[in-house]
Amino acid sequence: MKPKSKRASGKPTIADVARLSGVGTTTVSRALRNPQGVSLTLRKQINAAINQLGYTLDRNARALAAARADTVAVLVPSLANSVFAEVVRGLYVGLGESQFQIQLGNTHYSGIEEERLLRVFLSQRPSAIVISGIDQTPAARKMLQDADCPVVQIMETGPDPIGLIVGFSHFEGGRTAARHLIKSGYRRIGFIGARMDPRSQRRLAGYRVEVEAAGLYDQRLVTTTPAPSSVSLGSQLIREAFSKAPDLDAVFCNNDDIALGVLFECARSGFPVPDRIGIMGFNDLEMMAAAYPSLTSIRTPRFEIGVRAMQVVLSAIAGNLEKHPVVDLGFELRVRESTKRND
Amino acid sequence: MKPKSKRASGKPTIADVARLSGVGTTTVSRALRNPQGVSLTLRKQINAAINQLGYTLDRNARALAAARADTVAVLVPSLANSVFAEVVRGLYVGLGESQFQIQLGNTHYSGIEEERLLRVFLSQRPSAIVISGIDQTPAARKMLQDADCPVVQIMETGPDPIGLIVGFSHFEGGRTAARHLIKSGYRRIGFIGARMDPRSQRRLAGYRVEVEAAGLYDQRLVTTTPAPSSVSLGSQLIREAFSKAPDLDAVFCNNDDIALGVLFECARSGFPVPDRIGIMGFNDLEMMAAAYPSLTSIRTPRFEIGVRAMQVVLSAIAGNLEKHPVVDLGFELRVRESTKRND
DNA sequence: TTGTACGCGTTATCAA
DNA sequence: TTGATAACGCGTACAA
Repeated sequence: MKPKSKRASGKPTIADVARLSGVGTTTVSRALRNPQGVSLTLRKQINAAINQLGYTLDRNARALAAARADTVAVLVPSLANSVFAEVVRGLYVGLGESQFQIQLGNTHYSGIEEERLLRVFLSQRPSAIVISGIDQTPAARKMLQDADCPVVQIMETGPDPIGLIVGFSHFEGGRTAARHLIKSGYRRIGFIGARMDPRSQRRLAGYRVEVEAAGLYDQRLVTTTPAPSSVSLGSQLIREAFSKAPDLDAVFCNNDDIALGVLFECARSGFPVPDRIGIMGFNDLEMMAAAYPSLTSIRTPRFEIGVRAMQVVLSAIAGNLEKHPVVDLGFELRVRESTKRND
Repeated sequence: MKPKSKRASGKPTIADVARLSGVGTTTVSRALRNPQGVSLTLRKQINAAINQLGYTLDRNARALAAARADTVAVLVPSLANSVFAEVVRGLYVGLGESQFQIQLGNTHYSGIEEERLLRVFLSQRPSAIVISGIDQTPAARKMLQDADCPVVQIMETGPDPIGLIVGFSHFEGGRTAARHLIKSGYRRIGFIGARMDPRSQRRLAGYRVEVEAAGLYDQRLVTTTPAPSSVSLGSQLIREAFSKAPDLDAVFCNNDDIALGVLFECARSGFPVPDRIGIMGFNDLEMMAAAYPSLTSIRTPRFEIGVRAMQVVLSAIAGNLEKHPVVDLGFELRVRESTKRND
């Protein structure tokens, strides 16, 4: 069969559809983007022509003409970390039936890489940008300020948002965790952390403030590493912690993977949980409730942050300006067996 | 400060750069894409002009003119599932310093959604497509065949690849698992599975073939659900399994989350592992080795699949045609405490 | 090695 | 409600 159009590319264009359906290109374009703006009769003719020709829209041409891609750029520090996987899931859910597409970028916890990705993404003229955290490099911050589209920072709250911000306070999360352990009667309360990105640092700061206030702070109780967190790393770090402070009687873990590793190691070493040692994590991944003994954690609104951030994005794209640029979604202490002493 | 260019958009274009640096637009374009093709002198002038103007490339215009976006479309069934998170990580690593960008799509294990996303992605004229599994709908398969770019299926091997394929045999994985449990002396060997996507089905089929060959098959030993897998679901399913077959003495779990849930439930119920019941999972996530007791699993080359798939993609884009369209990366049995009987 | 002229497929403007 | 026409910013012959 011969090509129906004379175009070089072979693919039918909006002009072919217009010709076949006997209307102008503008009308076809309109029928595609805003069907209500075109009479039912023409719409039918146009749709018939589209089907007959097998026409598909070229989004690159659209983006060029509209000076804007139907894209929301999303920058997260990790995809392997299930915390961010859930944020991303929330973002997709928040998208709903909207026409926008998510352009995902993984910064690998690197400010430099974030900057590079931002440059690439910006060159696509996205309709909005969602970026994780509040610790962008000065250059990245400037790019975001100059970007002529809405910018939403997520995962944290902070005093100086670039545009909008949806998250919660990691500092307060750390305080709440420490307070819980103190109230539960533990006295030698350690902190174990891997990765130690800015958010982990703030959780540690919260822990420290609270433990110091109780007169219980001891630097030997804190064990951290910049290495990426994992379950086996948790096992390793608790051993380290015990060697520095043999009388350790509770640990607040940076995140749930670490906490799980601690739990396994305690089981292996015959350290009863929660009586010999209390364990709690951070984020409250699904497994925490299923573990034996079940693990105390701080539930963070990861999914909700995604959903809400995307709602805020869509609203901003639509031109609505939010009254409250900072949305604090909070967190929740989930007390379970691993910190319930029986004494 | 007044705009340096007369363009409507305000943003400087390649023409502005050309004017300021006293060269033609072609030369600027060339300096951007293939610096070696331009003399050092001009390159310096051009770079100076770019910096002075704050010029940034418009990728939409580039994609339109080139009739192709520098994009690799990637379709996975889930991002929350850490198996696919690792595949995606591998894809990024395989990308290396290349100019291409990954456009990620989440099909949520739905063929319909896969079809929809494919249509959207195709309208962006990607340079290549990476898609999970071999069970596309007929319509999706046709779109892939008609796409004028390389197509790589991942995660499985199969007899009838659309283009190239990088994966391993889930059927053989299931057989290997069952064989290991039989050899380890277990006799009432169950299968526990959640989600039961096509790959899980094939693992189950492999298990069944092997267990039947040993004369040990019993339909009451198989417990599955279409629900998404999770640790707590593992705990729930093993209870179900025991109620159907109280003499169950080993389980091959569909995946590692389920296996972990089984482990916790056995600990809670006081069922010694591996003596009363053997447990093994599938995929060999990092936590399996750290668990107590450590958990036997089948290590699948998730990360490697990603890396290799992207290598194959880049090679195909460069015009090299592979000799072997099917790349089988295999898998590996990892025997640990949870299936080492002490009798 | 460098430059000119044109085309890519769509949308925005403005008039009808 | 509809349509003609001019951008949109870059790549690619082809020529120099």
